[in-house]
Amino acid sequence: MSPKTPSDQASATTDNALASQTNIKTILKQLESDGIIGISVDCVIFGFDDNELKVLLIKSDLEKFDNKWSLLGDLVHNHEDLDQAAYRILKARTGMDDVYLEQVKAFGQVGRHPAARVVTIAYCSLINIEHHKLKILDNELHWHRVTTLSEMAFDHRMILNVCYEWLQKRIQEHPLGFSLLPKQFSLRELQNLYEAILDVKLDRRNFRKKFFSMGLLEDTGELESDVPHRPGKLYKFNYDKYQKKERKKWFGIDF
Amino acid sequence: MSPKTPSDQASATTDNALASQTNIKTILKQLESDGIIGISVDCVIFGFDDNELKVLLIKSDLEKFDNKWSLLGDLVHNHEDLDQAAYRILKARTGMDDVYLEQVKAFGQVGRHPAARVVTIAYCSLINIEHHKLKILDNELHWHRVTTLSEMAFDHRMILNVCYEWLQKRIQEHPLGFSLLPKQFSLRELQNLYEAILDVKLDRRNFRKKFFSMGLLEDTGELESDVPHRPGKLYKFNYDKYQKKERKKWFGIDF
DNA sequence: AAATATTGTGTATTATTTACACATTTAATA
DNA sequence: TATTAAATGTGTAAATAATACACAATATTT
Repeated sequence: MSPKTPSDQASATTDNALASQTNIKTILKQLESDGIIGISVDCVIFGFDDNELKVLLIKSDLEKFDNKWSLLGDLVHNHEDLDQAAYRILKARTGMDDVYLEQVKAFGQVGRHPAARVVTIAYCSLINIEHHKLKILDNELHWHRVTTLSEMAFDHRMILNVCYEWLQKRIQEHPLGFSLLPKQFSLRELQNLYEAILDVKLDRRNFRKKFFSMGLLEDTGELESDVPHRPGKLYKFNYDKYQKKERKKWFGIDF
Repeated sequence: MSPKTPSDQASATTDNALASQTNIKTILKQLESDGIIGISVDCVIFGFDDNELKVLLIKSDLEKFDNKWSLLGDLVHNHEDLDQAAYRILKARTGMDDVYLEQVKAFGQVGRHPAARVVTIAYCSLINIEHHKLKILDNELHWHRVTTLSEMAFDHRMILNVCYEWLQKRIQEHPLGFSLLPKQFSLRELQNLYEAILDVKLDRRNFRKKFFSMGLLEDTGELESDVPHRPGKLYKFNYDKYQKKERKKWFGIDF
């Protein structure tokens, strides 16, 4: 939001390299004269376990980063879309492909990668930890608490923060939270999820009232088991009904 | 949100090209074997005039696009951040550098550029047309109505749509709309702006009540001039007060 | 001086959000 | 089998926010 005045401002009347008129020669010339920029995708994979939001990380083996924790990323292949690259990375690391995945932001600070100029596109992914007990443990792949995280490699700490804030906002206006839960869940589990992600305490009755009033929870008729107290009803989220619901583009101005 | 299963899934146990452990050699090898991907920035520059939302476009001179309209873009230089590239393009094309600018999304479909693989990062910019009567008119730079737009070059129509929807949402929760207005504005102008962007009719009294209740409009003591009727008071937006206002991360779940 | 066009203002109604307490149900325990 | 423990399931009153709606005041033009 704060304006910058780059010193290398191109002449508006003579610059013929603008992308709208870019041809392959121009692109190659530019890349030769100006250096190559790599493109990667980094996946911020969130899970929910033990009433805490977790993120999936590996150990970086760049010397420079001295075994710091790192997001799961890879260079984008020439023949694949960005989304495809993100799904590929997820599949490679977790074995899962039926996951929630959404682009969050591109990060392109000049010095963000020590070895080369690499612009990375951050994707947020939500997976149900119960459904995926990690079997591939390359590079010490592990779940980490989001709130108590030590230093990370690259600018991954910042990327994670941005994605976490994105998630806090997103989960309030889209039903992505259900991707973190089993297909059937109790309202307590759902509330725990929201409380953990948003870091707030919510009133139980009002929370229930709110969700029921949206009319998207379906009573499965089943009950929790293995709880040392009265079991709650299990619900599932009705995606069909959600899809059909008309989206309002007017929420009310407020800032 | 819909899962994909790319056919070129990497082996999780053997793929050593993951970005967390990428070194320059790996990157270059990848680029050599897999081809080069260019990175550009495209600016979606919105303006507000004649009670309509406008967007700044140029004529593409790629033959393939047969003089179709195009966003303002350029390749990202090796030594500049993505934001800097966006500011550079803006400055080059409009001469302005005190503008609102924000990244919206990366677009990386494989076939989106006819000449080469180019991933583009779309930025949204809002400028006050009154303050910038266009003087540089290269490639037929002109303002266009957002609502009645013919076909565009590349995937720019889609990018524009995404940015327009982003704007509709964003303007309701952040005070960026003021960037489209003169420093001093009447409430009628402000309401016209919201009505045009959101494509809704709003109740005048409720609109005023809402904005006054936010406590961010400052009465300048001045009145409109050159209106053929009773002039309205002129206000300015108090950014300082807005900045100091504490942001609530809890808006209320609703979807 | 009259006509025109838009500003500026308040209230009643409805909808939404919030605060709050107790009986019920199951599992565990005595 | 009776008791305890722990969480579920439920409703209402109060406060806040959103909506619908009409008329007098002011500057300009004729």
